[in-house]
Amino acid sequence: MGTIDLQITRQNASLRILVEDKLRQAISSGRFKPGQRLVERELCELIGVGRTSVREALRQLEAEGLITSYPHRGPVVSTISYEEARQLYSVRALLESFAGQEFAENGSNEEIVALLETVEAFEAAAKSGSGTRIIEAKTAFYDCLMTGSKNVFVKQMLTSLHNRVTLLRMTSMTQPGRLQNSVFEIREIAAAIALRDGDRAAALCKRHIEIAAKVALDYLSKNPVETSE
Amino acid sequence: MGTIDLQITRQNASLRILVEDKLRQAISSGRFKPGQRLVERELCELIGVGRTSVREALRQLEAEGLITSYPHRGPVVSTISYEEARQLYSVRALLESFAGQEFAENGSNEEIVALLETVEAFEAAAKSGSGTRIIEAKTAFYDCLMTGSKNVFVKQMLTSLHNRVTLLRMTSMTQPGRLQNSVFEIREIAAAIALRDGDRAAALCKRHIEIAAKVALDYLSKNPVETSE
DNA sequence: TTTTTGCTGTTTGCAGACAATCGGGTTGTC
DNA sequence: GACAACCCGATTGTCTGCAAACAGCAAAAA
Repeated sequence: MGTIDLQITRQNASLRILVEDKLRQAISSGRFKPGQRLVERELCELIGVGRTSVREALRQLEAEGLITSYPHRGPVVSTISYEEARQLYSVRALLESFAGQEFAENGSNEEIVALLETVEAFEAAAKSGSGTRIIEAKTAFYDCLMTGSKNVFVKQMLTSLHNRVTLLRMTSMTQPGRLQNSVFEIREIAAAIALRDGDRAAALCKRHIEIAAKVALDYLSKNPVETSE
Repeated sequence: MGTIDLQITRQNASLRILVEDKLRQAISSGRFKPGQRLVERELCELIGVGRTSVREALRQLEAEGLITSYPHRGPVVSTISYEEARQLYSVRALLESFAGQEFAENGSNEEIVALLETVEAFEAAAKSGSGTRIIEAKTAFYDCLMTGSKNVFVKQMLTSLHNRVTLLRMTSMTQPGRLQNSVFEIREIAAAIALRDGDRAAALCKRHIEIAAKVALDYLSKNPVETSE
């Protein structure tokens, strides 16, 4: 009897949240390209909600850095320069290595088991070759990693950074051979965590991101991000 | 005395931003205590703006973590538990030591000069004993430190963390003798940066925050944060 | 050609309205 | 008196119309 209301509480996600997710998804998927203007009225009829919900959702995305608002010209999807990308990967390396270390030193055994499972799922997804499955699996891995770090602030910040990486419209994994290396690196990270070797886990995380950064930045310097107009 | 028209014509800051700042300030200053409910209508007539502006400002503050919204009950000034405070100081140590290291290794000479000036201002403020001057000077120091780190993401994140620290309603500097030590530590940090000794700067920053964390957490475990009702 | 002027699309902000929902008090029953 | 069901006021969530301000642009004027 008491379990039925779960479905009901599910639906109490306010409209604003739904709009947020829709927009986030639209940006991540590339439907909205960096630089593109987001006209309020268009979004309203596109999503089918009133201005209030749209505007509040936009404020949220702006706070996350996914969009940038110019006074009296409205929001545009954020662009990210080469230099900013470099800085982004730099902090990401710092925070993820911290998360890895904390996980190794403070994570519960259950969390380690869960982490290993996400690694296996990631390997399977990589073999399958399905892009969406790979992204899902990688997201699950990071989610697990951040949760195990037992630091809500780190989790928040890393989530925000991950979202912004998608603005680059290129995961380092689209590079040939990169995916295989990525699988290997992640397996190593999980192994170090399972062995409770915090320093090694941190070093591996750092290295993992640094490699991804190098690939992404190299690509970026050759193929500038395609912006809308 | 022809300055009057400046105030009116210069509304380049949108109303929403002004409301944000007002609320942020009200929370930081303790006018709104953690746990206190923020009723929309009250805020509207208190600040003298419409609901639109208030609501959008609230969304922004929510994204920053300064307030927490419960569905159909509205926003509440965030409370921060002992465990969260510990996590907060933990990330702060990580990010600030990173900032210190980057500053030492990549900061310009002009920025170093500016940093040293903020240190002197801080010392002067400490001697004066004026609470507001001390806070201002410390803010200026951190602002300089973050800018010199040449990483907008770090700056953003640290600013957010600093804002949230004020929710604890207690700067570690209210403890006897702590202010003097703080002055000394900051002088050491700046000195290390001026000498371009990145590792030492990082270590000193880390230590500085860890001490502040210890003081704050000890205080917190004895005097729980006073919340409104 | 250059500057001024005015138009248009858009954001920004306000006010009012309505439904949904929550919390608390009241009522009714046992 | 205790307890459940119920109702009501307060508040949020959402929509819509309206007015003002502004940016960009094109046409008009110098």
